[in-house]
Amino acid sequence: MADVKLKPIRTEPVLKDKVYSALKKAIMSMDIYANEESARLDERRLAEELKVSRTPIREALASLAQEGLVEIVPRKGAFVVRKRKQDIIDMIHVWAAVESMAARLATERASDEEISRLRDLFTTFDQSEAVHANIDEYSDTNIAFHQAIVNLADCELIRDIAEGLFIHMRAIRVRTIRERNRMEKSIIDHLRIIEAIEQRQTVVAEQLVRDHALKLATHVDAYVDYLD
Amino acid sequence: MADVKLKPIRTEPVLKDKVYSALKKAIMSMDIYANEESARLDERRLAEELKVSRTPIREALASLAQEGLVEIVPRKGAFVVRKRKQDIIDMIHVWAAVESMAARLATERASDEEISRLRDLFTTFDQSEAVHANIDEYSDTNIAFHQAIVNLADCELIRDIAEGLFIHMRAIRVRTIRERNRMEKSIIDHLRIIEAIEQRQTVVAEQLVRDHALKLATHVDAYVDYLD
DNA sequence: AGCCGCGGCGTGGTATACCATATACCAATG
DNA sequence: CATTGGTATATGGTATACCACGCCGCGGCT
Repeated sequence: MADVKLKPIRTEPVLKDKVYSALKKAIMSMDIYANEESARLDERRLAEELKVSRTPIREALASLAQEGLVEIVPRKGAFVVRKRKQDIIDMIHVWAAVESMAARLATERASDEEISRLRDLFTTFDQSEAVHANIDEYSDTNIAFHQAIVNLADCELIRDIAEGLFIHMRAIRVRTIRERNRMEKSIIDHLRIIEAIEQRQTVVAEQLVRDHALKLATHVDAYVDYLD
Repeated sequence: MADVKLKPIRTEPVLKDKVYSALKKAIMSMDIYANEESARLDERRLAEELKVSRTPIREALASLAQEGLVEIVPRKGAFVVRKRKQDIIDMIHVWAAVESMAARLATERASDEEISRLRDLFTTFDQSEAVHANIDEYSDTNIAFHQAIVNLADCELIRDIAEGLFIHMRAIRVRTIRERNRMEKSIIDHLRIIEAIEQRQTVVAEQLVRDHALKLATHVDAYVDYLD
């Protein structure tokens, strides 16, 4: 018989996973820190809206709880988590640790071509005089930059951890970028980081990335009061 | 009424959580890497042994899957995860990042008294001539040392991440400590780390811890073949 | 008028029934 | 005897029924 090459059928019929993705996407798209109260996730309502039973809903919620995105209070329900200031600072410290390791690995593993894409993110801003005009656009670029570094590490676990922190990091970044000239300082830091990675300066890149993140921690500690 | 400070009663009647703890404890107590095959967790068998229904079992399994301790293959079952060599190396890199951040925070936050307990762990070994006699005992001390550093950071998130990595890290540490004089080298590194933390040398401590962990990564990469 | 208690209702927790599929065994056929 | 296909059964996936606990409101009592 001739080799009828087929790749294994990729049906992923598991409702639990689809519910998990749907809920995660929904949570990410909402601005967690906009309202005072954290939203409650009603199992029966979700079940009806997603047209599945409560069972896969509850399994998905259990996963999201383990991931730290929601908190399940027995007999009360599942609530999307709103981190406190100290939690955010802890997260930034972990982010600093992980992203700086990513930078180290990037200098050792990434190709020149991959690294060059880092700089591409910023060329639009370097040459444009309208930097100050669109702070929202820069906020997106800022976030994309940090994600890009994480991806350069070619390390699945680092990517996963970073993604878990990402939702809350993004919320805090979009808020803090407008404060105390942080945008200008951020750009300078980023360009230095890019240079270090381009030149494969492992220790320097690692240190710059860590210190850049720790600045955010210090800033939040000192000036952020809109949490709690 | 006087302020009778009570912490909220922590009855934890939720079967899901108890099952989660029971399974996690069971998995930690088994030597994951001893057998060739990874054990399968039969839902109905677990349900019968724990005297609960399958529902809380499945919710606990979903959490353990999210945590990376088990893998759920649709229509096949839940299996305890056996990391591949590359996964282990990735984990060591994350461990290096997180533990070195813990060391940094320890130099900034921990009290002298807390730090002194680090050294206590090793005094028995320093003064004893029987170091070489009991490598198993040192393996325990070695692991306790790294956990102690993580705890010194006073950062819940770091503790959680470290605990997640811990099961696999422990398995690899007990194996590699016997190889190529790693025990002696390990003791030297540890003593230097303790000194740096004692003297609040933030950058030095951070760097020593990171490099110590990365040595393990290099060692595993080069000499460990009993995975895969 | 306010406080306390009781009861109903809504929601999460648990158990179970039912369905779909993967696997193993057996039989039939070459 | 080997290979193959069918069928039985075991096991995971999903739905649903039932239970227990909180919450809230109403009504009576002080």
